Amino acid sequence: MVADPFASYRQILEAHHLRVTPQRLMILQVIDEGQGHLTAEAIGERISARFPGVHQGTIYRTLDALRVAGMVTETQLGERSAVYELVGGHRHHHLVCERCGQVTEIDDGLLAGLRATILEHFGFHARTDHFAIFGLCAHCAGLPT
Amino acid sequence: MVADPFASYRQILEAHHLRVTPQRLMILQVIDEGQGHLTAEAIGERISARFPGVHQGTIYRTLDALRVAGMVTETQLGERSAVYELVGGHRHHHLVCERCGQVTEIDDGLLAGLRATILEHFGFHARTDHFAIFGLCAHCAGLPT
DNA sequence: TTTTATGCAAAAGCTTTGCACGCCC
DNA sequence: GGGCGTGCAAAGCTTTTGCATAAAA
Repeated sequence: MVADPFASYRQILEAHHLRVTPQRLMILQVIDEGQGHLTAEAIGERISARFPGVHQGTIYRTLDALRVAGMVTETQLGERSAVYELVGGHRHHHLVCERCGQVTEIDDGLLAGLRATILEHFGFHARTDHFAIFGLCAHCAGLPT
Repeated sequence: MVADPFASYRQILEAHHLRVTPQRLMILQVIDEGQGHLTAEAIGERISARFPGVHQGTIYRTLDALRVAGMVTETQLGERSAVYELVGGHRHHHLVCERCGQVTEIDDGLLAGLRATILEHFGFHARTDHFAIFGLCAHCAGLPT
């Protein structure tokens, strides 16, 4: 979550040479609030709720522009649709339960060791911003198959 | 890769109480050959090349049936479309370069530590079958942004 | 004024689904 | 023979794209 609520979005856009529009400010705010858990569609819904008239196509184009500019990251959590997160926010990752869909955040520190290992063995720079790990949550793991 | 090329697929199907059809045998064979790197569409293409007439809808339905039966796993590698892999094959994971798309296999052993940590901290059973890690490969990491 | 973003709508791409026929058991 | 699987086609859903208009710089 960015500290200053609204002026900062403007600054972020300007810093990346993107035009400041009400739609973009709104989208950035919703992404920020979403903490990396919202899909493009969900972002659109939240925006419509408070500022009707923003077209979903605009959401997609804006998300793409923000991603290309390096302002947001895109992570595939489910089968369909990715979630978006502001770069510079609290760095965390997701444990996604494949049975009940529950999403748990885990701290980035837990993955530091793995990243180092992968870099050492393969020269591969694992993305540090947002990671999705699939499996079964504690509750579902105890249920019968 | 399953040792015995064709009879084993039949056995696998029967073991899961699924009917043995030419389409399913073909699909299993292609998944097996694909080593966990093929999408539903790619599987369809490979099958069409050697056995025209198999409908893509059948591919999707079969993949779903195999997945539900626990015979194959589904992993999201890119933004769109998942890849499929025979359960019981060589256990490995993928490093996916977000710039050039290169996919590198890594051995499951490297992830054992992380799995243990996650289980310990969250009681979350990270999927052991197929993991996708995004980032930049050695080559692309050296290129300018 | 010039450039870029938006709204609108159509199209595209992938996946799912209903139905009738045919094959597997 | 009974039930499941397949082909076919249509529908569904998410995402992309072309174009004219509107807004930002």
